[in-house]
Amino acid sequence: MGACENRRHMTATPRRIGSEDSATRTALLDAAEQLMLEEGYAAATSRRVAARAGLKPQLVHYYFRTMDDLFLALVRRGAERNLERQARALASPRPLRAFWELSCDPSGGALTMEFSALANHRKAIKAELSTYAETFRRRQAEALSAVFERSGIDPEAFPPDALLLLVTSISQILGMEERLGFTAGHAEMRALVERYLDRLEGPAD
Amino acid sequence: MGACENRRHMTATPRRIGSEDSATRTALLDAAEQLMLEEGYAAATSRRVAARAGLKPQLVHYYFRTMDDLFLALVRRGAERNLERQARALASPRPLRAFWELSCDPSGGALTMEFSALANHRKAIKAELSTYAETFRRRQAEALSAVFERSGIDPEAFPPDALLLLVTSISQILGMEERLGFTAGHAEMRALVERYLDRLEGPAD
DNA sequence: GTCTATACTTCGATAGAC
DNA sequence: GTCTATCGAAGTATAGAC
Repeated sequence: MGACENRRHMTATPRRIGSEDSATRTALLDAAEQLMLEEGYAAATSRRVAARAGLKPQLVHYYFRTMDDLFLALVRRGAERNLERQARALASPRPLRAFWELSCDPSGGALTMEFSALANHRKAIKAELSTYAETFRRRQAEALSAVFERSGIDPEAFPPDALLLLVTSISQILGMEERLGFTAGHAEMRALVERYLDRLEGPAD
Repeated sequence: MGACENRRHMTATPRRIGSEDSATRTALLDAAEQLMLEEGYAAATSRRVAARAGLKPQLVHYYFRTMDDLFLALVRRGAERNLERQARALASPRPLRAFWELSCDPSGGALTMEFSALANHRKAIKAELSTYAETFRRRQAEALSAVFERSGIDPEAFPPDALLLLVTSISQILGMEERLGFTAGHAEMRALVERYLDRLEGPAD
């Protein structure tokens, strides 16, 4: 993934950059992720990320030239991981239920929310997030079409994209509100979703 | 970021503080709100807020002792405004539709999201947000119960709290995704909501 | 690959003059 | 009520030694 092979010939002082498979680099990404989850994206500064990883702040700039690059790498790592998890969920015997449970995973939702907030004022992040969102949704839609076909459901009656949007909306907001310590109507909502999933795919194990 | 948190009741020298109905104070709140909407909460620093309002940074600390106090004042002002807007919507002839349209208002959603992100690492904000959320939801539920009674709908069939959560979820996520420039399934979702509202309250004007 | 040292910017916050 | 002046802490980022 050599992004800038020919930098060597650009300036008088070609900055060095750490390799992508370094354990130190991974430790920095892990530390940044933890900080974002615990205290929000504003807490993921070069000094604090390094401190959390037990390293010197300058290493952040050695492995990621700028903080923006670090955030981008974090988005990509998280998205690729979740694409794999989503693929496994959608390939399971009850794809809709598995997708619902994956969407409800609190750790994923919290990070997504932080990145969405970050995207408001970092356009590189915004671009990365929305292209990934498209990929996620497209693969979901493909899987859902297959489910509809197997179940003999008419896609006209409930457009697959709308159903996916609905599931995503509910799980995201449940997560957000619970993080704020606010749970009015949550139990009823979850029960409603369960009933609907039962109707489509049969009861859970 | 915030080095000294809870000094409020410590010292013998009571710092001066500006009055709540000052035009300057309002200008600072407006500037902070603009910055949060345009560039995210991290952009609302004392210096930048003051610059946007054409004032000196020290005035921020004169009117709001700390940045936390400024954010809290901003949450309160926004929440009180929206409580009034919500009251008007819920008192209209078609309360559900009016509530849906209010929830879809893009300006409100963006600010709410910034504050939710802020709440992750400012516990005073988190507390304020969740008590306000409770108030909003309670008043919604009261209005919805009245609608159900008038329409002869059985609240057991669709718990009011869950329905409110559903409307909130959909409108929030639609807004979030649109801000990211991502709109797959949005038109279908809106059409679906419209159909449902028609069934409950009759078609729009 | 990691370190020391450092440059420069911006942050929140306060004291005290006017 | 607003100003000048200032503090110390923390931020991003770079150069160069080891």
